[in-house]
Amino acid sequence: MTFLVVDGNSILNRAFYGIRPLSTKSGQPTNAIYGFLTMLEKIKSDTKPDRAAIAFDLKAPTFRHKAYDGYKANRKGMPDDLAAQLEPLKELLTLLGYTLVTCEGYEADDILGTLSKACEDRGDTCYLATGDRDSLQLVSDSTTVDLATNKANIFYTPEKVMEDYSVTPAQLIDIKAIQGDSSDCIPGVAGIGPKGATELITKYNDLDNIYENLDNLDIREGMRKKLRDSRDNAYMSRMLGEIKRDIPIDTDPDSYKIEVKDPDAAVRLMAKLELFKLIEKFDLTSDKTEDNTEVEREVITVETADNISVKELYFYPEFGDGKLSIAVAADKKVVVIDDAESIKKLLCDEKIKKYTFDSKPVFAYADKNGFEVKGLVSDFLLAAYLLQPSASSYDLEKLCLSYELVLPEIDNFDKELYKGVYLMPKLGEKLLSDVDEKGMTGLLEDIEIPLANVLARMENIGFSVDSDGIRDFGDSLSGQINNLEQEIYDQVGYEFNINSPKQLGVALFEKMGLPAKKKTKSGYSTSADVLESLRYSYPVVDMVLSYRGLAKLKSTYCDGLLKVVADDGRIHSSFNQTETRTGRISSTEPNLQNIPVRTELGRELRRFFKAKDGCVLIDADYSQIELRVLAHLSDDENMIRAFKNNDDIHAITASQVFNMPLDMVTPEMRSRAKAVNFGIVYGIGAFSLGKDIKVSTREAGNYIKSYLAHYSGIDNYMKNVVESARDKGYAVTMFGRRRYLPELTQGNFNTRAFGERVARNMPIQGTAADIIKIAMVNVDKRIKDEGLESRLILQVHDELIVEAPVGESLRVAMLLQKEMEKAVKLKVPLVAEASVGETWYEAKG
DNA sequence: TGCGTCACG
DNA sequence: ACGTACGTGACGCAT
Repeated sequence: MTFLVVDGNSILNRAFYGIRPLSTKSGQPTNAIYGFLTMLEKIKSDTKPDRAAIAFDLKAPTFRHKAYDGYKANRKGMPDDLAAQLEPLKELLTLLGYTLVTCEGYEADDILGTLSKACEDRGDTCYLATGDRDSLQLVSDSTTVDLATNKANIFYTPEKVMEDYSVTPAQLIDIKAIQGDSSDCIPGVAGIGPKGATELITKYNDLDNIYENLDNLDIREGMRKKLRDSRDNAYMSRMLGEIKRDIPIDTDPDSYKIEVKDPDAAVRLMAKLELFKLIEKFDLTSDKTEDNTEVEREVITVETADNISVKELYFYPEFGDGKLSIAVAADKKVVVIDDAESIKKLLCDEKIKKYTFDSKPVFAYADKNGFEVKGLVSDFLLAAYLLQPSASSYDLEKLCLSYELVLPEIDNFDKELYKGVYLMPKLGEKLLSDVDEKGMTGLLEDIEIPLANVLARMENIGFSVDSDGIRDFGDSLSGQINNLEQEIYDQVGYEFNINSPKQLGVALFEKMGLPAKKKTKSGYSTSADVLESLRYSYPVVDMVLSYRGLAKLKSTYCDGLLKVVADDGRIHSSFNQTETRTGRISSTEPNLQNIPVRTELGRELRRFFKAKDGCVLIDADYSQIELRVLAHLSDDENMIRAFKNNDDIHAITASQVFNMPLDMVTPEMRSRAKAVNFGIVYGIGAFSLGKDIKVSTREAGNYIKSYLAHYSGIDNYMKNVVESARDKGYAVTMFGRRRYLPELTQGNFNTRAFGERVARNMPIQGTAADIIKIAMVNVDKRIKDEGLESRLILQVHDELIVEAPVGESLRVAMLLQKEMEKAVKLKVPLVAEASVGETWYEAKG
């Protein structure tokens, strides 16, 4: 029989420090639980035990403390975030069928010792899983220690112990008795460390032998004196360090069978802890959940919706081949409707209040089919996003589980659909009341849901491009790339893949012997800032940088964009509304929010983004929206005054930071001040600012100091905003959008510092995102209300692009600018500038 | 799949 | 004493 004993506290500790912080939406930390169970699964699959025990410490003190009060006095209590995970973990382990073992007055170590001893006596195989090397003393022919380290699990057999420590497992006790262990307050022999202790024991076997023959040992006199002086301490240390193997616990193997008694309860608890990956890993599929709801279970399919008369409709949309079918829970029945006319009728009926999960494709469907959705009052996907903007995905079934809604078991042909729609009313009620309680109803109803409609229409209409132009441009790039490639090979002396950072690193820093400045995990860094510093001294570096720039344009933009041009000659990007933690939207397949603009060659690409025949593009962007938001949020009088005067904010900042009159500010100073303004918005550090503008950290620090002294409102704000985020647990925008920041209470310095920067940045970036969303909704509404044919086609964070018939262009340019500027009223004016052109290149300022 | 790199605001 | 600015997405390489 194979018996597994897990040192619960030790593995939990490893898990806690080894897994990045995770928490549920209510703030319950879960990273250690997740890590523990993942490690446990690994250990189980490695050792295949028939029986298992999980040992936990009870609170100190232990018997051994009485012998020596200092024992383990150095050990700090658990961090709160770890302590909070202990009880849920124990509960979960019990539900998963594990037997937990504790013993009053003893530690987990001693439980490992006693159970492994019992195995040895019975002739069973025993595995001890722990992260603590102290347990290696228990290793024997039948007992293997599975040591969890930061990297891998190491299996310690007697041979492996000998290999690593040159002694037998039992001798490890004597080594520790001599060397001591400061973390456990085991004194050992004063003045002898690990090296000396190991030497003594390998030579003289054990402590008794050493002391019995102390005067005759072949050692230096200093060593003999140290041993003699610390004799009592040495023996006491051995007692402290020796794990007990006969403590009063149940050693009957039949008490340690692994039997999952209540898988449903385990699933419910994992769901409550939002550990969905574990549910899959443990293969406890939710199919077994019981049906304890009172609603009639019936699925019918109807051809028309004539027989449905409801005031409220919860529907789940499904798309296939451009066709929409909707599943609705109504009148205690689930009805699947796939008839286009019925769907249209339901979606257009304003009197039917509709609730759905992911409205954007529904709006898109309506737009494609020439009708408008009316009476759509909520979207639970968007509600879930507002509640948990940092989640990686939003899955209807998982959301139900996390709200502890039980999925009914059915033997229906379309289980998943049925389950989801069945629970939608209940889930919706919980989500919406959560949103309301957190003050985000306005955000949901007035911004996000109307925006979903706008985004759907933007996706449908797309952006017209000149494919031939892109192809030609790409071909000309190819020519230049090939030339550079050959020249680089000539310089280096052999052919290699320049696109491989690894091979490039070898070529530059080994073959050519250039000075390497930075290293990455996998070799030399070849990033632009490293190469930039070498480009003027080494022609080959200059070529590599040019090559990189051209290759990027070719692969990502020319080839990448051509791949996604649709049959209508337009590019239909997807605008994701639930992706970013700050409230921005993102753009994928392709990403139209990162089309080059900063270099002239890259900017050329924008010439191929054009208005269709008879139309022009109108591009309007906000001027300094983030700094204006900062001025508003911080109420800083100097910055507010600057914006009210419509001053050049970077120049004003320069005159403040460098303490000189405005007309003495040089372009160099203005550019540095601009970097400081950016830095402030990002949560600033002197080191990075200095690196950015190529001044010393000290000098950068002085700029920041001077900045905050002159903008004292911002100084105050930055301090308060972090404190407030720490108190509340989240950062928040002007419109109540939240981002939860468990990082702020983390012990790890870097993690916490990151949380603080985010706490400073999110309200700014997020409020700016809120504002442009409002502008988009208003622009779209006015275009519609005024019967214009112009269409919003793209948003790039602080920029909106409209495709407008030539005849509408002036009117829409005005409309666009005005709606952007009056989207919200701040303590400073919001300024947007619009310009018109045939192509994006021309229309952009 | 993760990493390094680089495009944008 | 720590490591070093916020938010994204796509590509190519190496594992």
